[in-house]
Amino acid sequence: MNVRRTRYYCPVEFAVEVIGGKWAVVVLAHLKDGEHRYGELRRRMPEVSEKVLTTRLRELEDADLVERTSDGGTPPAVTYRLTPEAAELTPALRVLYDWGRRRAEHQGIPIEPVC
Amino acid sequence: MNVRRTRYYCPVEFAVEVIGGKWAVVVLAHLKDGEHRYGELRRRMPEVSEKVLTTRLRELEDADLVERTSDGGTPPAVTYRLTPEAAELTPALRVLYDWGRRRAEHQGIPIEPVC
DNA sequence: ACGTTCACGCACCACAAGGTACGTACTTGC
DNA sequence: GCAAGTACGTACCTTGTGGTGCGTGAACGT
Repeated sequence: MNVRRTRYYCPVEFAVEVIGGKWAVVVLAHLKDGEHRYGELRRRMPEVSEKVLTTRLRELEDADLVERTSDGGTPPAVTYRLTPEAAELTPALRVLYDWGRRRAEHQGIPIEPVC
Repeated sequence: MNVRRTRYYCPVEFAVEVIGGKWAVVVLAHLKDGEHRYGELRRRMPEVSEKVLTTRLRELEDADLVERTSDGGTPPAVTYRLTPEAAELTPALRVLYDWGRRRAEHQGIPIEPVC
């Protein structure tokens, strides 16, 4: 994990920098329900490119938020899961999930329930 | 609020898009503790430029997450507060706050407690 | 042979986020 | 006069996020 600055003025500011941006949050939201294979994440997130998905997963791994395990086969079966530390964010992710569902419903935005 | 896409695959994805990025989250985190004047937000967030702070506040207002009131004087006294809908995100912001504090402490990153 | 699967990597690009450096206009105090 | 306060706006620039379009190599199925 590369700390961008050496001091912060707010723990939330630090937290969102550690976690990363939009797709990182969505990845964590999927993994909060249990471990996923790469392909499974890809299917659940059809709007992100493979390049970005891979990059964000690597960053989450580097930040010790995600554990990556591979069976070493060919093709490899790679599995991602939340670290215990990242799992502590689950309550926040649940709030976001419920809030987002209510908001989308209110605005008439359809959400496919594959999350 | 400008919806970027017409359908989503995950409520969390939609939520983080509505809320916006890093500085928007930090603004919400400050406002969860009560209304703030513009200058107060600026002092609590010394690492963000006025331009970006103003822009993000406008976006949060447009997304109906923040209410802006002005006394119309010169110079104006402008106050920002969370909308009831945004206030529902408070539990998530609290989780982020505590998580960020613990993580920073663990990594030896100093955080000035002005948040 | 080709196509599909798996989980990536590389080259290149567009645009949003975020920054700097000014500016606005009024009021108050030195 | 200038400086400071208030809360912004404008022009221009840099960097990060996210994208497209390829490619890898092994195994399996048609």
